Amino acid sequence: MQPQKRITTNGANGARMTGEDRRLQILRVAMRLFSQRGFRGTTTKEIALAAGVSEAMVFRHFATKEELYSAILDHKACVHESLDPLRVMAAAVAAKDDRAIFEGLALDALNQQDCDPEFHRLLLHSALEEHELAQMFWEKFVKHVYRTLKGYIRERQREGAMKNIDPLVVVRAFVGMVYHHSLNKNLWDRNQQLLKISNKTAAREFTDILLHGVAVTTAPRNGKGQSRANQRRKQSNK
Amino acid sequence: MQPQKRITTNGANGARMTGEDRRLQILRVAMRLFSQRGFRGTTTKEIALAAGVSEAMVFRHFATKEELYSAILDHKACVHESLDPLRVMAAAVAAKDDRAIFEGLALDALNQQDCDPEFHRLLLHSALEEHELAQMFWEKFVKHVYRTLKGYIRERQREGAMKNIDPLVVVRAFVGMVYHHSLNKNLWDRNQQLLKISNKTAAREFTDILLHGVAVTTAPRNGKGQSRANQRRKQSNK
DNA sequence: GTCTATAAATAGATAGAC
DNA sequence: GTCTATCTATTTATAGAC
Repeated sequence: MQPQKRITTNGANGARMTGEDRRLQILRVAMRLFSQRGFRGTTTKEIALAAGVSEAMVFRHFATKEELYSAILDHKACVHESLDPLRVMAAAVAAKDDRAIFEGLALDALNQQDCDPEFHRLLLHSALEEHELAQMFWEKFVKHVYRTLKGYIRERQREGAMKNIDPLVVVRAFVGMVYHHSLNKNLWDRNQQLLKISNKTAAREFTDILLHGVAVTTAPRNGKGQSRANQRRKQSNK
Repeated sequence: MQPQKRITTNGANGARMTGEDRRLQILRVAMRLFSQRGFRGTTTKEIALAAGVSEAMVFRHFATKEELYSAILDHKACVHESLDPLRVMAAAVAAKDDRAIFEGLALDALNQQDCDPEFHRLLLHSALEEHELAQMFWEKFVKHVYRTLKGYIRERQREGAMKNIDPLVVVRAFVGMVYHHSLNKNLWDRNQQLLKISNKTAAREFTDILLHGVAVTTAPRNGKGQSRANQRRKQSNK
């Protein structure tokens, strides 16, 4: 796409790069291109050009294009799996400070995606292309987050601190707000953002909506249907 | 991918299809494949094979692959733009029945995506590939929804029926819950769904969370930080 | 309208010189 | 380790027979 000239990129001191450095460099460049254009949409020639090496070099470091792709996804997935969202919030969990927990989780997730938007796109691409590693990430990371949060919410419900909604619905609602906000920033708005707020503010507001609700709780004026849901609601825990 | 044999597909009566019918058939097949594999990931050969025609026929109906892609996105975008979400809910809007409005919108959106998951994927693919028509859809459809909902929420806030949160945050939160739920069903869970609930239930629960909140409002037991946000909150309307 | 056959361009991958 | 040159398979697109 870009009329990008091939630049022979050497190490910082101008010397030839070592094999390992070169490998990492190719990996990084490929990561960027794959996240922009997807697997099929990126040619090995483009990768070589952008990395400032010949195409043959790419194939010296990675036997096939598929192997290069897998190496990237593996690498990324590992990094993301390693950070357990609730472990970081251990203090807040112990104190049952719901606000601190959800606000902290949201802020972490938003910051994470901001400093690594590539991964978000890479994951979407590979999910759409139904690459097995996307499924792996889902199994290992997403399911874990859901399970952990579900457990915590159920506990709070038993203690009478939260309404008896299906905990999974609560998790999905919250993750939905946060993730969708990231997705929008990353995928659509980009330059002309529809909603410009800091991650801190977003995390606070989303948490507030989840925990407290939009409705004025002291004297709900829009009576219509406001209470119907509670009458209809059934206990969905087992 | 599939070892799909080419089948010469004729019209219902066994006769040769007309040009227009054939064109539509190719369009539909291409739509499915593009939504599964993206633009670059789909070959004209695959399209021809799946449609049961020769590759040359595809190029008779559509001069280039790009033209075929555009025809699909155009077609789809038109359909989706045509349905104005708030027009359908006119009665509920007039009655200021917040629950009916949001629940109705959510249900519509969820059902819409269920009976046309292809479009969702197609849109994601073209957004990732930064196709101009994805941007067009965004401008015409999404922005419109945001603007309309924002206006309604602001009105309700002025009337004292809702808390003074930035209306756009409220919209994003709600759209996030609904859209993300659809995305998960479509992209990840598929078979082994993490959260199996009917669209009706989902719409009701999300609306309930948005309007009422998860926290027990009569006597909030998790006091920590629950009120901090309100003290800190500033009027964000202009 | 539909086909077979094929041209033209581009993709991934390799050989061998330096 | 890196390059140029090249090979092969695939992909888009066209020609011309039926």
